[in-house]
Amino acid sequence: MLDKKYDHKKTEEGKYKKWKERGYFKSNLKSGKKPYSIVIPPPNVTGKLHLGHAYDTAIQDIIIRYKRMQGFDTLWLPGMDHAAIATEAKVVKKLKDEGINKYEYGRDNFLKACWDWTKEYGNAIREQWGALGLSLNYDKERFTMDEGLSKAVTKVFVDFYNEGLIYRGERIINWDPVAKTALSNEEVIYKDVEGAFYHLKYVIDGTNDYLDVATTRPETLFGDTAVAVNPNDDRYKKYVGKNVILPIVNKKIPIICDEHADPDFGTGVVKITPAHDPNDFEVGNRHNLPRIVVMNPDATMNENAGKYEGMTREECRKKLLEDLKEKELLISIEPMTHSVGHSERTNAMVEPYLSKQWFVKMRPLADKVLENQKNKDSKVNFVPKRYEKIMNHWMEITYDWCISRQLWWGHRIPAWYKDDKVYVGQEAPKEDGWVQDTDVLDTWFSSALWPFATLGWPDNTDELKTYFPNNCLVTGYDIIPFWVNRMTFQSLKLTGKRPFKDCVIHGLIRDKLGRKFSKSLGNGIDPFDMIEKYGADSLRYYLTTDVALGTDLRFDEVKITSTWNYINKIWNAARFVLMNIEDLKELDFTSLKPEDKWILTKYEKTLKSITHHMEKYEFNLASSELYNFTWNYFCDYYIEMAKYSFESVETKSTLCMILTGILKMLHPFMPFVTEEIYQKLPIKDAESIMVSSYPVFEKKLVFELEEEIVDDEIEFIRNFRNVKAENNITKDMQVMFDTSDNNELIVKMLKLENNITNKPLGINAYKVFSNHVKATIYFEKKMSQEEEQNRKKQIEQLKASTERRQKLLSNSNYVNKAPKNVVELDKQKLEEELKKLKELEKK
RNA sequence: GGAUGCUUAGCUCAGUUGGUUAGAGCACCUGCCUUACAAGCAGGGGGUCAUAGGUUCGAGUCCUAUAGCGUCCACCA
Repeated sequence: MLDKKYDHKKTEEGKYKKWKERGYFKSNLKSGKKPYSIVIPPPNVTGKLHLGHAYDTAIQDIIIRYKRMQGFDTLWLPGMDHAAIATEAKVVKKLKDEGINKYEYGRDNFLKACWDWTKEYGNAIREQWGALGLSLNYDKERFTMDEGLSKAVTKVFVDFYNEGLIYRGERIINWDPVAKTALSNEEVIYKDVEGAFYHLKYVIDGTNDYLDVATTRPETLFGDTAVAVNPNDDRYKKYVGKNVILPIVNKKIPIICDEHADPDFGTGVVKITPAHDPNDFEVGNRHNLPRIVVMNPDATMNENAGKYEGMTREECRKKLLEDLKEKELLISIEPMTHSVGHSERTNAMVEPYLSKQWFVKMRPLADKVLENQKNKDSKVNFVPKRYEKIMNHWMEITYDWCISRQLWWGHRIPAWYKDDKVYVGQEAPKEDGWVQDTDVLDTWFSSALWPFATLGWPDNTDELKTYFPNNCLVTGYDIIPFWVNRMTFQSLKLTGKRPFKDCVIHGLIRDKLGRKFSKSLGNGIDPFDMIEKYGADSLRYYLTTDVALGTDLRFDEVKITSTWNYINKIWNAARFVLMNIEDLKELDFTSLKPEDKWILTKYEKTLKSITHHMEKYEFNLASSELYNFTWNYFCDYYIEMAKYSFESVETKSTLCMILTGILKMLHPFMPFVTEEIYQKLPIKDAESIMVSSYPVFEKKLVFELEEEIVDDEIEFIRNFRNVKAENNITKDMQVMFDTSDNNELIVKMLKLENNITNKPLGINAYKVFSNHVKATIYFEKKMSQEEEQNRKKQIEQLKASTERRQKLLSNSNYVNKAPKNVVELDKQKLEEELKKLKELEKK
């Protein structure tokens, strides 16, 4: 017997452990079942999981549980990401708090601290997965820096290097001066900043003339090696070939022509700083200009800045402007907003910086993806479809990926240097004197291999053969550039196949006001607080059913409460059903009552539709249909009806079957409570609902006629109650049925035993017409003026409606072109409306 | 500048391929402790589906334009 009230803590306790121990989470490639695989987006080992993780993984668990119940050999592969820069930052901070400096501590000690950290947070994450009820196959758990993954990473690096797809070069990269490492373009976030256009006087050598050079970054002038004007800019043609005197530095630099200078932007004169701006770098290449780096790795000015050496960028700018003003070289300051790159991790202002780094040559890899996406049998199918464009666009505009990071935590670059020689290989060179590159790889370089390297690639293992490509991948749209795109090109390049068939994209979780969660706003929600308060079932159900896939979700705790209420409703319905079917030995459907057939029909139709939605990842639609069926049909009507026929074994069987079906359809969404109730069923098909089989649509349990009949009876019941409530009637009402059959259910449900008349009564009457119920309700109540007005209003509405319908039905275009059933329905409706109208007018 | 999404009830959102009178939850109003559930039951009010055109027998749904909000990408000397 179930308790009187649903208790989420009691319900969820111990179940996960039991499932895990019984091996339900495991895949088995020898089972002979059809495989179905998902790899988890590996969370960073940096800390606690947040609501976004809960959302993302709950979706995956729904899919996996659904497929498992459908009889697939399911593999949901867990794992975590070493998250190079993010984890390194955390460990650096932790050590700092203990008074330890990373560099003094040394590489080996530091890495050990990172591994300890990983172990600690890894365990915490596993515990959180358990609290969420995720059916992950822990036997196959991987880590992006485990032996196998590391082997794969090195192999890819070496092979790409040998193929010319990876190269080392001096380029302008995005430099994070706080983390002191290079970043990829994707790791830079542009924000609008209030700045200024500083107009500086670059005096033309040997004259009193000058060029007005506008810049937002005056402090980089120490790195200027030219000023450029557009070749078609007549204003400046006469100066081309001459030199200007670089202010403060008092050095001559040439005035050159380059298309890069836009005559319509600023003054049309642009200073060229090849070591601190990607465009200027290109200009410098075209004109063979020297490259002068003016900053240190921590973004303080270096020796090339003369007396400004040692100042920060900001200090230098301030002082420099003062000096320029004093020397009358500052023409004006024009305020302007411009967007400035910030590091995704440290939020530091990114410095475009000339530096020697490793790059992946993207063009050939991206082209392969673009080509493959044209083939509908081998492309990655995005759900919702529109996200495919995001990937394609990225593939079109992407440029070379900077993969080296000046960090310690990560896959160390397998390159060794000796004098000016470079060696790249799986192992260190045998001879002495070679020094390995100290840098590590971008964390996304390893996660890009996740879907196949976790299954054994580069070895052609049975796992790889069975579970690759993965059936789907679930992630947020914000991760598409970082991860989805990179997995896709790496997979196509390395395995010749797409990484996954479907890519299911969900939105971001925001706060109630639509803002992103952030530490500074203090609006964060800990999913585990929610689990504590409402249970994992409530949280999961709410997150996965509130909005359509791909759209952002505004988190609202009130909605979890209503989910909890829903579960409590199910709990109580189950409690009641179980109380009444305890003695049921086997299902018997030999002589079903109309209401049994009615609910079975509704059930089968619901099941069919839900299965359809589940296949299309439409969890919000699946769940709302099930909600409607469970609450509005099963609880509100069928259970009420069943109260009058508990002696019938068919009714008990129907209750049992439908309760079981509801639990099974609900199980992927709310695994714990469904298991709890399932265990109490008198008849069940498995030792756990997790491994029971998903219901299958049965046409023989669809009874169209009974469905119509009982629908009509319910319609009558509602009408009756409505009349009673609207007229404020507390006394008995009389009902006269036009036909004597099929009224049993109505009589019972409305408790009409003593209120049936067989002759018209001279009091207020309300007629009900439908195909299966024709009756008149009599009630003693004078119509007030207000009610009389209502009646008139109703007549008006009906008249308008019938007129519209008559007009429609006399339109031959409509009658000929519209589907027959639509026209037929209209005809029927019209007939009913006309009858109703006649009745109303009679009064 | 390019792309993309949104605009539907007081709030948060659904709305499959165009097809009865546009739905849900929460909130609101009325009446009920009816022995599964008062975190419940019964009943009710509330929407010109952003705006303007168009296609169609028929448009919340398709097309075009406009407005507001949001997001992504690119550029920004």
